[in-house]
Amino acid sequence: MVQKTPERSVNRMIEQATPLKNRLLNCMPLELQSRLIPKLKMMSLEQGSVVHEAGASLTHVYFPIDSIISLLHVLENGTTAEVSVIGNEGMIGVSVFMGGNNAQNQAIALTTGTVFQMSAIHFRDEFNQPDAVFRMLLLRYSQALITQMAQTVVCNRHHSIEQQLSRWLLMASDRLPHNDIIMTHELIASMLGVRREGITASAHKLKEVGAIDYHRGHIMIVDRIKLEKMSCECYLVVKRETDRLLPCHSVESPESVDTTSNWGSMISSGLHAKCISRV
Amino acid sequence: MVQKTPERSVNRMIEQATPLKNRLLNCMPLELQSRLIPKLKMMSLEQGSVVHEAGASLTHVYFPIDSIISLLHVLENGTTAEVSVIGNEGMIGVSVFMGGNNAQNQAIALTTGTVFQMSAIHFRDEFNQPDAVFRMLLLRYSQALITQMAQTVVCNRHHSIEQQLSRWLLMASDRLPHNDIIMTHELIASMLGVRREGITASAHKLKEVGAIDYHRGHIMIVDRIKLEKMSCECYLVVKRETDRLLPCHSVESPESVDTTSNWGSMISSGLHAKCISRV
DNA sequence: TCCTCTTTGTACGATAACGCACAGACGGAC
DNA sequence: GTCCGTCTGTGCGTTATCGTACAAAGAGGA
Repeated sequence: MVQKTPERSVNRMIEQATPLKNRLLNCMPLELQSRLIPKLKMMSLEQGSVVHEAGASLTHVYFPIDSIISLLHVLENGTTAEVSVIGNEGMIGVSVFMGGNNAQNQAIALTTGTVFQMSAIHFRDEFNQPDAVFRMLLLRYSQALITQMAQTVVCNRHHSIEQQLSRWLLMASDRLPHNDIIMTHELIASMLGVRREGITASAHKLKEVGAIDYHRGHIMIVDRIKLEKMSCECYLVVKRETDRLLPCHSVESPESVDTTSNWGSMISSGLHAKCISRV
Repeated sequence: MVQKTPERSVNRMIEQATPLKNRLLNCMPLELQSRLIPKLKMMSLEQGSVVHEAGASLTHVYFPIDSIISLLHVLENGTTAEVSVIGNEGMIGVSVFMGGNNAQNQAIALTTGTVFQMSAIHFRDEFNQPDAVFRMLLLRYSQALITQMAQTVVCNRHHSIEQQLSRWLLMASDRLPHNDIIMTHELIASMLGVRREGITASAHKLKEVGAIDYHRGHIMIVDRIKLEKMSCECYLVVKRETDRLLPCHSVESPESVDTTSNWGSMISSGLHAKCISRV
């Protein structure tokens, strides 16, 4: 399910990777970061691998680096819908500190990529420190997560598949270090909780107007502005609120203050290629 | 907008009302409760009154007693959808401690009823106490709130208006001290984000099968079991998780351990009628 | 008692999405 | 180069919900 990189090389990679290639971790003061680094293990995830099952008791939390992880709800009849999509701006496993400790939904990797893994015990230790920096930041992230879920509620209610697909592609793109969304229509359909044919039809239209291009499991954004226009307001609402709550300016990308910036590009530029060897 | 009861009588009422008629407050250790009581002000809300606007900076939090408050999202085009429904099991204003401090959605009272109001400053003081009891409980509640929102995402995607109406009525009933949901089809429609006619049609069917009865702005549940069968799984999923996260056994209603129990009945029985005079 | 406003009932065409079925096209394995 | 499994394209009847319009039935005030 979840594959591990040999530990020795991992630790060297993590040290080199400072500042940490996860926005949440990168927000933290440097001394906190250096306290966290020994507790982080870099791992690679295959597309489709299950990070945790629904109802599972969580033993670890995960900070995506260049992978996208989806919180997926599976109904009794087997149909699915994505509750939240999480990339380098966040983490998997908020219930570790929210309480209950049991995930309500399945977490599944949508792309092959890397994450930082941290044990729930270490994480809780840090969360309960009297120095509230870590806690405060995690709570702000939780608020961003809530915002995303709330917006998904209304988006599911009121917006067309075409709008939702546009939104979803923009969100995916923001979390990837390159402009190649390696996903089939089928996969996206199961995330949005619609038929594959619905995605095919909408994607076709987005291609016709020149917003995207795609080709057998690969989707590229060719005109981001156009795609944002095809999308509903939901994309920008969530993005703006997340930027407001986590205004972290990473060392190598001062332009991240710009709220219209692409988080993905923050990663693809700069140190990334040097520090993290893809597994 | 929000009406106040004269302060002197309020404080006397609150003292008599211990244990506090809000599940969240009632979960707390007694010494914590007595520390909180001086900071609580009881207020009445009219149906339709706005507790806070979308985007507002929150100056207070609210713990519903016998009223239902809805977090409502209003889209740019004016259409609406409910993100979450909150009653005596919870509170309004989690963003006061989550961070950001700005509510993303409008909070609106769906019923005329009473709430405890507490200033955001006092609330944050308590939340940041080194003794983490208050904080832990609030985080567990936030997790329950997240669960509700996540379930609403999938419910909006996959379930019929009839199922959603059933779920919604059950949730409303759980939060009311009596079996009289004083709401028009129009109001419920704006919460579910559907047409009024859709609610009328579904309500008609629920009435025909004998699950509910209704009459010009009043809805009564006549066969709860039947209504649960007409509902989707979403109702019980959220209820079970909330019960798991907030397993608070109030003094006067030991039967609240039963997960199928009606939270509303916890309130209607016992001290309630004596302690709280409706305004 | 009557009047008026609110609430609910009903109808009907339009539309978006569904379920199903199958064809065509690509691309990696051999 | 060929084969085969995967992915995308497309058609078609069905269904749920929408938008709009208007009628009927309370409920409360004059």
